[in-house]
Amino acid sequence: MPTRSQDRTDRRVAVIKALAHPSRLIIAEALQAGEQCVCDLRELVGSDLSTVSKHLTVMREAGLLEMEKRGQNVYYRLRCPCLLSFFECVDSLAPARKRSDKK
Amino acid sequence: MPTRSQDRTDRRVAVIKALAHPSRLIIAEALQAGEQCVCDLRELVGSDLSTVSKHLTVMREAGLLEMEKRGQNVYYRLRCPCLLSFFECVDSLAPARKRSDKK
DNA sequence: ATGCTACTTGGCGAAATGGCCAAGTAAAGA
DNA sequence: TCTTTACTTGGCCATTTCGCCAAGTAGCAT
Repeated sequence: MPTRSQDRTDRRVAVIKALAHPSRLIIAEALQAGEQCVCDLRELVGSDLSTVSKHLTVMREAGLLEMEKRGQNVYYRLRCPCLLSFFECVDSLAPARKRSDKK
Repeated sequence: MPTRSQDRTDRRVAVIKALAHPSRLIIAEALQAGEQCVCDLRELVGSDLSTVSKHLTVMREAGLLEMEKRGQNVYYRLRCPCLLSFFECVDSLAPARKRSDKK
């Protein structure tokens, strides 16, 4: 059975992994200034739209981002305004993902 | 040619990746309390000594750790006492790795 | 309805990562 | 000297991650 501290470590690792990619880090940095739609982020990172969408899913499932659909656009924003006080943030994110078990 | 901000992003990603693994995160957390030798860390994470050694190499090359050999032991410690103010730290690590190009 | 725009999801090959074992190195001890 | 302890490094295989293309969904416009 997983211990309490393993849970905490796994949660931290999920968040850190969600930042551990150049495109995803650039997205996170961009979103510090405020929400953006996927097509703007696509232009920013320069990858295929499907690739960007998958990066955003990873970040959202880690608890880093939340999304909102308005009109035909989907806007993403940081759930955590911290990044600078990173680990405090990681611990505060607690439960944010649900969609299936992902593991 | 890589831009200045690409360099910064790559450096940040290297540090974040170096923390984006359960064993490495556990090591980083343990080292916040002070330096430890490889065999102690091996016992802590429970993997093969060679595996732990490789994890430590990744962390050291990212600039997170420094090592010192004393007697038959090799001691590792955090170069960055922050982790809590994570990104400030990332930017302050600047040049720490050299050994070949690693990419 | 049809079409367009803005996505998400599935699939698949390519590349990176992680783990162990085995072999090599270096220092301390007998 | 030879042995032991404490690593590091190389190699290889299994798993994960990444990126594209292709196909599917949803809302707006005509």
